[in-house]
Amino acid sequence: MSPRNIERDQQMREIRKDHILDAALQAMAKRGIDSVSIKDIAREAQLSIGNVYNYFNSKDEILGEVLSRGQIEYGKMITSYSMLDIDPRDKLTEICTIWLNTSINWAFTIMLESIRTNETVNPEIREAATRRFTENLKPIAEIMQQGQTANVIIDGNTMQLALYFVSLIQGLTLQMAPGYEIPIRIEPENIIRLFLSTSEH
Amino acid sequence: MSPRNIERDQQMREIRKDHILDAALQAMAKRGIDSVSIKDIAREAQLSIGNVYNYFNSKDEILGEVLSRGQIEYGKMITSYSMLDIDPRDKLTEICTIWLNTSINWAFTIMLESIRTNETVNPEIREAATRRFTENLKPIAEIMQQGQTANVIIDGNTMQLALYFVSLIQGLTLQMAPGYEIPIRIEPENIIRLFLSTSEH
Amino acid sequence: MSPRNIERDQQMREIRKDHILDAALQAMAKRGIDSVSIKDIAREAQLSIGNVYNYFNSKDEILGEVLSRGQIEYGKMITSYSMLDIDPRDKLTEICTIWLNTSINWAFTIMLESIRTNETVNPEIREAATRRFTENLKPIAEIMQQGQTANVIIDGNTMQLALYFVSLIQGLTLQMAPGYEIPIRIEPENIIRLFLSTSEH
Amino acid sequence: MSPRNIERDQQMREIRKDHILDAALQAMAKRGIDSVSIKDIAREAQLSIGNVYNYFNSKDEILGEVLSRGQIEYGKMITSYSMLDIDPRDKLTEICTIWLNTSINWAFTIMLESIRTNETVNPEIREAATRRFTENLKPIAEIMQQGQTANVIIDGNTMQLALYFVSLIQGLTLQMAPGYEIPIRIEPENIIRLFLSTSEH
DNA sequence: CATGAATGAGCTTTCATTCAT
DNA sequence: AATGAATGAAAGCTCATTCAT
Repeated sequence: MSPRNIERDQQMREIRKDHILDAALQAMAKRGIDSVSIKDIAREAQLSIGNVYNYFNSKDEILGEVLSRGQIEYGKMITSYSMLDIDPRDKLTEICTIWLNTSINWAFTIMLESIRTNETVNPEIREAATRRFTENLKPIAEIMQQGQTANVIIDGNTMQLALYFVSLIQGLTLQMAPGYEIPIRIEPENIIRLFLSTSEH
Repeated sequence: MSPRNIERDQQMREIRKDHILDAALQAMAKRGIDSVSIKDIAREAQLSIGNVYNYFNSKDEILGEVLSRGQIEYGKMITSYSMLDIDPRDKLTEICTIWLNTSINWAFTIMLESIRTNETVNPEIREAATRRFTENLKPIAEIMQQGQTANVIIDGNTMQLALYFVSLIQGLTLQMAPGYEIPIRIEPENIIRLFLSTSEH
Repeated sequence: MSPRNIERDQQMREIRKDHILDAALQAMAKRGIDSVSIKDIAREAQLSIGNVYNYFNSKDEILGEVLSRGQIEYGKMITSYSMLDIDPRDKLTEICTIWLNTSINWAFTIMLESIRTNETVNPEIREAATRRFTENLKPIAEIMQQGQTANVIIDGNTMQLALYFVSLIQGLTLQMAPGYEIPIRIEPENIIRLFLSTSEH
Repeated sequence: MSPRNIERDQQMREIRKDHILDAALQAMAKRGIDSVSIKDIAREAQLSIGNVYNYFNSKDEILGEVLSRGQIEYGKMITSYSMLDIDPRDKLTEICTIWLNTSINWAFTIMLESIRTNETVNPEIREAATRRFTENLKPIAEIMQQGQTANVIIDGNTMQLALYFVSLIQGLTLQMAPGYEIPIRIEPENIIRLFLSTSEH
């Protein structure tokens, strides 16, 4: 009855929502983005199907939020790297390594595309996903800028370079999705090398 | 015995199969690979659903053949480029330009991943898709090799470079899928520049 | 144009119809009565689907005629036995042996029931099947009568005995359908023994 | 945690499963085993089609369970009779009467054959059906043995006699399926008489 | 007569979502 | 808040039948 309890209830609600989103991501990784069902998610979260709907309005909303969370987290990660006081080349290498090593990331790449091209998904969700993607290019562009200033990164439009960098990594995560066995090593240092300027080669 | 021209019937059959595969690709581009239904494909091909099954045994078979056709066509294209007697840098630029300008190519990228990670798809189809992908890296690697010999392409394992090149392009095609509007120009010359060696920068 | 040709055409037609009915029976034995399709029958007969419809109006008609032919043939067989001048007990033994040894007969038993209980089948076809079944009891009843006169067959209503005799054999053919392996011998002599009168035991 | 009474829910679930199986049997009796559809079963059970799938995984599973239930029930019935301390002849008469009077039993006979010969049905289900059939011959054989000991039943291999007895009854149930009108009385006493030994005729 | 492409109704099955409890 | 039974729409697929050639 006290404000305290209401506040705590809200917190509990958020914790449970997060729990469901975690479960959804796990379920997607297991079953595949498009084959995952609400039942899968509920089972993974150890909740009843009906109860999941107490926290989210639809399956699409869940998928949208899973993606959103992933994008926001990724945004925070690269933003913090962009602000570090270390060699910009090391920043890129780190980002690249982290992204490629997190086995679930291919799922985000697919999810992004899946949500975007699925006409049945709420347009707002789709638009938001695209907007965040573009927004997340900026910290990378900022790192590129830092590298250009330090004369270690190839010149050119930094947003364009950021787009190439991100696209390259996303393309590679697709190759790393389960099932594939591309018999070629993927080495972050070599990837970064593509973006290094003349004097550094 | 037969009032029909058997040979002509066979030809017609092949033409119609191709027609259905074209329609399937169009439908996928419109609805998204995982949401596309046999109904969508039939509608696009202006055939009844049942009749589609006169030409293919299953939806998966159709998807597999669409992908296969695309991969084979792409393989021929890059192989012919690899054998031309022109500057390797121009070869890459041309390949990049063609691939990015063909608006439907993002669909192949998704299809490849979709087929690969979908456990319900016939393992043979999945394996074949992966094998052709790997096979198609070789002509690109060959071009990289030519460039290295001519001292215009960055050094390093050529298959690895080919994988990065293809992943980058595939990643970019994803950004070009309908719905998105990334406000950033994509310029093949700048993409190729990433793979040029020191002395060329 | 001559009557001769018309007559011969009619004969040819009958021969082809018979050929299709043979094929249908074979196909049923292979695929099962309810799973058999017109395509199966056409393939077995080495005809096109459309051409099958030049000889019969529907699949049900084919099934009905296959059953009819089988019943008529069986009727002829038992009628001729009923008229032979040999020990009635041997007649029954022979009939029993022949019926159980013809591997396809279980199919007729099923077909009879299938046609009878299938409401979508033309009522006339269903009625005819039942009528022929009843009609075919009479020669068996006649043999029972002969046996009773000769004091070798159990007394009682001969049509009832015939029904029991036929039901027993039909029941046994079901046990002999493919897939089963009932590890019990079936011996015609022992079956007939059930119908022998006191003094013969 | 739950506002539901879990134990009661489980009971309700079992009751509803039984209800569906009852409905399936009724529907089969009406439409024929091979023509019966999930739609028919759902209508008979007054449930939606989708809801039927909340209780069973497939149509085959339903058919398998209907048969299984019937066979188990029948097995219990004859086993209890086999253990009674009454005249073995009366046991057979009773079993025969009960079986022939239960109007639905012809459906089991067909179902057994149908499941057995249908290659698309799960082999385990088919094997189990055959096994239970064979198992259910044993109590009958036991009764035959009792009769032989008491000198009232014809001599011979008891399992073989049991098979003949059951086949005869099964054959007769087929004649009693709806639609037929065989104008011949079926009298259990007369059926049993076939199995009585010399001295009893 | 001969063909098999074409159709459309029907099948089994799945699943997001709702709702009585 | 919590449950899972219930629904209904839609999926993939099959097949008897028709029909243009």
